[in-house]
Amino acid sequence: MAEIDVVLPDGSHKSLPAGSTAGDVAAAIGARLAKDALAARIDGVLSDLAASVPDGAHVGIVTPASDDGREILRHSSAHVMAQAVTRLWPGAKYAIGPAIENGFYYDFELPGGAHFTDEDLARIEATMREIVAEDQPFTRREMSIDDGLAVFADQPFKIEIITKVKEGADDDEDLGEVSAGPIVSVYANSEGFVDLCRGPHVPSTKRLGHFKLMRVAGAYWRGDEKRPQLQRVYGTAWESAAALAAHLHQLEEAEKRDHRRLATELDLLSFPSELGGGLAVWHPRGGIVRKQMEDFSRARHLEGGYEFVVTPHLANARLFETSGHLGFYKDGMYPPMEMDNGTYYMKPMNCPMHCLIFRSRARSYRELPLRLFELGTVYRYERAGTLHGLMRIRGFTQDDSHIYCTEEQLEGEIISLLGFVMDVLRAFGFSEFTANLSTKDPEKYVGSDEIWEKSTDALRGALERFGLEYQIKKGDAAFYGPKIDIDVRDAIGRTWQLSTIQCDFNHPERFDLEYVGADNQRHRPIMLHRALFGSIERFFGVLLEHYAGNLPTWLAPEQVRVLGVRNDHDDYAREVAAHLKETGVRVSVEVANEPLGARIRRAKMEKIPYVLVVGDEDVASGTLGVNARGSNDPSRGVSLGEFTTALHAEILAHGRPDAD
RNA sequence: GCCUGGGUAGCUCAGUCGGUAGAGCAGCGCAUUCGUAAUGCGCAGGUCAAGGGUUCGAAUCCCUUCCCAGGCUCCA
Repeated sequence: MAEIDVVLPDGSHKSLPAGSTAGDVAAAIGARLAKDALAARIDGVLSDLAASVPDGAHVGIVTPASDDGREILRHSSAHVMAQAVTRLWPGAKYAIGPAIENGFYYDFELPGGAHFTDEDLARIEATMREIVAEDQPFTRREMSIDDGLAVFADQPFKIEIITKVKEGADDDEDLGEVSAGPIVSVYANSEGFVDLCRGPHVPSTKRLGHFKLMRVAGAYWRGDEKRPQLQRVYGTAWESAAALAAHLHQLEEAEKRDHRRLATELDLLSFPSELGGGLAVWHPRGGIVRKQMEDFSRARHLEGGYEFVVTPHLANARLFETSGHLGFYKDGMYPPMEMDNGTYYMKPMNCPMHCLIFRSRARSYRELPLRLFELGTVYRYERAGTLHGLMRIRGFTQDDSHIYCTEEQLEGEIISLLGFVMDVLRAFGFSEFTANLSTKDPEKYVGSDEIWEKSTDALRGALERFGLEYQIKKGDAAFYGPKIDIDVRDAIGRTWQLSTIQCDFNHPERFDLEYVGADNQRHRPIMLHRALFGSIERFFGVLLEHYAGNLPTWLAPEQVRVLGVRNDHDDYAREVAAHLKETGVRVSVEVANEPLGARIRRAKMEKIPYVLVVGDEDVASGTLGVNARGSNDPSRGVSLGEFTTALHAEILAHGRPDAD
């Protein structure tokens, strides 16, 4: 009998009878693996266990607790969900249902334009569990495109995908749904349900089960808001009950550090509905944190050679016609105010005004790079459905700078900017950065190819010199130039896009900006836009979530609270507080009208970095009981001088690489 | 803007079949004086998001608007 030889991931070889499947390979390796196996990688390609293995193939068995395994579980769960929905709503049309991070979704169109409600989730989930219990095998079939069209005759979304494949107009997304080449593949997991799919899938529905449906949502067919809106159901799926529970637990933890919740609990800011959507008021405790952030930002910009400017919140429409904002972003701007001398708009950007400052007089090459900086408050009419706490807001303040430089200065300026950006972000407790380099959108851009290439090279060179990991986002640049965006990783592993460095060839042109060079000729400067925080509001929100509200001492609204054990210690408590306050510490006293435990608890819930408890012994010897945030082990008998010195050292140390 | 779900005291929430408003925490007052995460008692707190409609009667049913959440789309 003919034998084939397969290579396993560890480099060892196995001989099997010709015609063996990936499942047979798993069985040949071990009974336990065969039981665990979901799918296989054959020569790098994910395949069903039922797929036959060619001679000499490299074969890896995919088990549930792996990235490949989870992806397959999730994708198969999506099929089961579609099957459940078609059982519950006969005639439902199903569109696409991929695996996504942590789970899966599927888009549907229900008969009669019906919509899912939250209650439907439980019904769908129950039906999914029935399908899982039925132990239905997933079986793959390949067929011609025309046969595929016949199979899905009553499924218009599938027909559209197959037709596009037939016409050769398919894209990656379509390929994910079908298969490459002149055939389409379908998976049936029962007589009653067949879906267009490239696969692979788990061998049987009984291999699924650690899933939970999360929510229903509307989603446009093919992501196009001009096309029909479908009903999307999201679910999460995992390899084990424990992994599912861990995921759900993490969601709860993330909810606890939601900046909107913390902002209310810690009395930092609020969004009064009377103001209108997307507009916040900062309360004293939020305001003092913001002031710390702004002071720090200003100090660093001053050191960094920036010049401070101030510009108004609104401007005549002519300015935004010149800048092009009215042409490109009118819908995103607050509507016009008609005045007796013209039409005015709230500013959505600071750049046009900074350009006016540049243009206010003749500029020499000796002044370049000219770095204009402003904490500039802008207003953008974000669409109602897109608002999200501080993360997406209609009135916000950018730590905005525009740098005017020569072409020769560009690279050096970007390199120093990257260092500046990360240095400032580190001071706020972020240490993991990744970057995206967005390149020219060939459909939409201004400026010569040469300058695009040059500036893209300058951005790339700076990233590489920093050893900063980056991804290219092809075609993602603004129309006026390429950009670098910097993402940070937070304490629970989420990434947030914060800083941006953008080249701009458009504004200098539109505002006819010039400088006189050493050659006594007029030249056009290049303009860089950059923001470190992005917006102060958003950055503040990210900080709150990163620290779960436990802001580092230098930022904390209240740094120290002093508690006397009894009323007769209150005077000493006030003395301690007065001493700290004199040295610039934000401190308060809560007098002993309530039990100590209750006052400690309140201070802890307010996430105050240091709670000082003073009693008889402390009054007698000038000491403190120091209860630090996050510790359950207070130190007694610390001298006031010792505490003050350590506190100041901590406050001053932030942002220094050697601090800790 | 679109889809789904919401809006009740400062906060978190209950409120059944349509019969006129409830708790805990926070606040205020009094008592309590306590060594490291909740002392007791009392008081006050509401145009039930806003406006309109149905009804003898609306927090509850219907309509409109505003605001919020989760998605989609968008994000200079």
